[in-house]
Amino acid sequence: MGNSDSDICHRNMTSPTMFHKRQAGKSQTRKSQTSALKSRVMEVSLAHFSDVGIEQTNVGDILQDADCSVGSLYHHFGSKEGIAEALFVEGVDHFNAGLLAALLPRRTASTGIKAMVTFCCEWVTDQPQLAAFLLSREIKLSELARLELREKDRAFGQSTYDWFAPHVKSGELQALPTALYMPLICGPTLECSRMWLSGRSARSPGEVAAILAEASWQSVRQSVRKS
Amino acid sequence: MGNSDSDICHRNMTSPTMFHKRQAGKSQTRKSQTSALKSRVMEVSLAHFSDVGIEQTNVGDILQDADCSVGSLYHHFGSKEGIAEALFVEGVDHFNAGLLAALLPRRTASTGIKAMVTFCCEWVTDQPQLAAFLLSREIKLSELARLELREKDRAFGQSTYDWFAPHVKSGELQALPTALYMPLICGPTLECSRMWLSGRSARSPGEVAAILAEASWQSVRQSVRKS
DNA sequence: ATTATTACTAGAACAAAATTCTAGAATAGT
DNA sequence: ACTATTCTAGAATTTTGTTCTAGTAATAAT
Repeated sequence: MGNSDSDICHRNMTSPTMFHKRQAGKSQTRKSQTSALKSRVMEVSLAHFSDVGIEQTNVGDILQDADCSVGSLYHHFGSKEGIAEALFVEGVDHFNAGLLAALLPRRTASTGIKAMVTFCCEWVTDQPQLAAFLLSREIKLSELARLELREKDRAFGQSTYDWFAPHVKSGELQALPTALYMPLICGPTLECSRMWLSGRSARSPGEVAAILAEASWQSVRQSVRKS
Repeated sequence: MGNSDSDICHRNMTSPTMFHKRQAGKSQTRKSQTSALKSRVMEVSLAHFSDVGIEQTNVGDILQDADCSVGSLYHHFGSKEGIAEALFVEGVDHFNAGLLAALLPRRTASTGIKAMVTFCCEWVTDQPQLAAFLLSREIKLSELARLELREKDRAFGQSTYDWFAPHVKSGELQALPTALYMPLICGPTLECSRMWLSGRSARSPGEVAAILAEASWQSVRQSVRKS
């Protein structure tokens, strides 16, 4: 409809790129144009994905909103799922890095655990779109990406465990199966996030961060109670 | 390619149902045949959905595996999402009912909370496919179903809150924003479930139910500590 | 008992959307 | 300058979900 230039002439004319329609900035390097295109596609896709989901998003809309051609998109991402995959990997990286940066400098078990929860709450509240996308596991990862993520996950788990271990030894933290720390510490927050992001709860994780941090800390600290 | 029977003859011949190909059991009532078909479709769909996701599942496969015709499927479910919706609503109902049945008979805060967590763990471990499907929120619900669920959610929240209230008053449970109880109690378990279901953790929720129950209880009980 | 209505089944036809394909342009490497 | 490679473009194709028409079994109405 809007393509006013394709009305009469070249119907079956197979003549792409007459002059590079989308050149916009006159003399940027090709490299920077390309990377700009890729970010544009990812940004636009994230908006759509987190809004209506991957399936409901159609490639045509992405193409239009990112001012990208079919060829370019499939050259760079391979498929619609490919875009989702790129977003997913990037998002997980970003989140994990942030979480570690919040945790590692802390010296006591209590402040470390609480810092994790707090970071988690703020991260979700600060970038709800990305959070919604990451938390809505509708992504079918390629085998390659799956392995890549698995490895990153392992490394991340190792790093956190290295931090935990001394505190377990000193008796501040409970000794638990390794796989349980993350769920206990971040599970409640993530569940809150899901509820907030899907509109089932009005309170953002950011608003209840302090309560969640305290509660999660109670759930993993070494219990020595009066009663 | 494979359609060996459509090579030469009936090209535009429009003659469905020559004799009722799929009658199988000789004289079941139509009703029972129909309901059997519906369950077959739902069962098969669940297997596919939980395996590769809704988007990746294609209707053709469901049709084939459930030995169902296009017409029947769309008559009964309206669309692919319609199947997912039916599965989702049924699953949530089942889960909520079970959770309430586990909670309501308990007389103390501690046993109630732990019963919830334990039920949750067992439910996920017992029906991993359904759990995986429910936990992977890729379902685009119709407005109707959305309202129906919202109402059920409200009723469920009310029931649990009615149970919690006295224990909060008596000082056994912390007074928290209503929306936080479920995340704190079930969040860690659900997170564990996701990890187990997606193969990121080897230990099933069932195996760690006792630990999770205790930890979740610690996170919501009224804290009166020595130190 | 016959007819009318309804619920259901069937698969060809259709439409929409994702992806492939062919070809040309920009850039890097030699 | 020339060759290889990466990137862009959009038409053409394929795939896949859904609609449509036509038929059959069961039930209700007359």
